[in-house]
Amino acid sequence: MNNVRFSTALHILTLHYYMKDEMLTSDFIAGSMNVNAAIVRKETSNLRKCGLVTTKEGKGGGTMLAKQAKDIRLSDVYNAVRQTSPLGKKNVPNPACPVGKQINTELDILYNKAEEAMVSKLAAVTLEAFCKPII
Amino acid sequence: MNNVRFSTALHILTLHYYMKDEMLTSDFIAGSMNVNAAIVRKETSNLRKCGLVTTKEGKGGGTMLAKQAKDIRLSDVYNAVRQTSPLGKKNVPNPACPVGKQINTELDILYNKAEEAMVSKLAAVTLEAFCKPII
DNA sequence: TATACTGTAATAAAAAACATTACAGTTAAT
DNA sequence: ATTAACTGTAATGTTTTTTATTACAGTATA
Repeated sequence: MNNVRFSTALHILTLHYYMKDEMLTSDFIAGSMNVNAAIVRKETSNLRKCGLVTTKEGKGGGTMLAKQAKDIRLSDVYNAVRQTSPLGKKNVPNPACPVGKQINTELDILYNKAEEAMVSKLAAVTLEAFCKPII
Repeated sequence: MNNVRFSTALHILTLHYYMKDEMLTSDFIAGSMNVNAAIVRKETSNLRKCGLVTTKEGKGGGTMLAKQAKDIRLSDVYNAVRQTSPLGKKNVPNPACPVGKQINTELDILYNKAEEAMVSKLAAVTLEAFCKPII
């Protein structure tokens, strides 16, 4: 997860909060963020699949928040972009090693607990609460 | 942090717990883990700088735990290998955008809180407790 | 002084992330 | 109907990050 997706998604959503109820195009968002419009479209497309925004194709189209900012939690954003554990990847151990054989099972459990702790912290913050100090 | 370093470091420490009080060479550890010995030496070297292991150069040398397994917390391991935030990188925003200008400050605060939540979960687990189900 | 180690730099290879281009499909306005 | 302005997404290229490998200087032991 050492990428910019969480930050990108949150930036997109924050812009929407700021531009209340306006339909935003990928070009507009991309300009604000200094990235290519195709990247924005990829992420809004993903956020739509996750129920956080609605999109409209064709002329006059764009993206809007699908719910009120107070009903979007940062854990929703995290889950929308999450790909790998925040603790990183596991090794592929030597199957002849007795320790290696079992360590990944324990790592799975540990990773889940640790991630859960982080996610519940994110769940305590709504998009609205996150945006307040910005606006 | 989408790498294998946390897993690697923990694997090394677990092997040491398993091989109680024996001095382990990088070749031995590397064999158990299916990785190159130079990678193990890089990580043990780092773990030494962080006070988790002691190393000995020259013939008959190798690595040992620097403290008892009950006194090593997984948060120590995390801090030893941590490089970037578990929520990923931030964007480089367009300085002309009022939202972009402030969002990274808020992200810093958020990232710190979220990471802290994860780290305190890791702090609750000692190397000994982690290893118990393995051994 | 030979042997068996660590430490680390340099480099190469592989994987992941990011950026760009292109264009099909959709909608609205004229 | 045609044009213009959008999204969606695939294909491709580039850059960055991560991992692996090689090599060898330095150190300790016998």
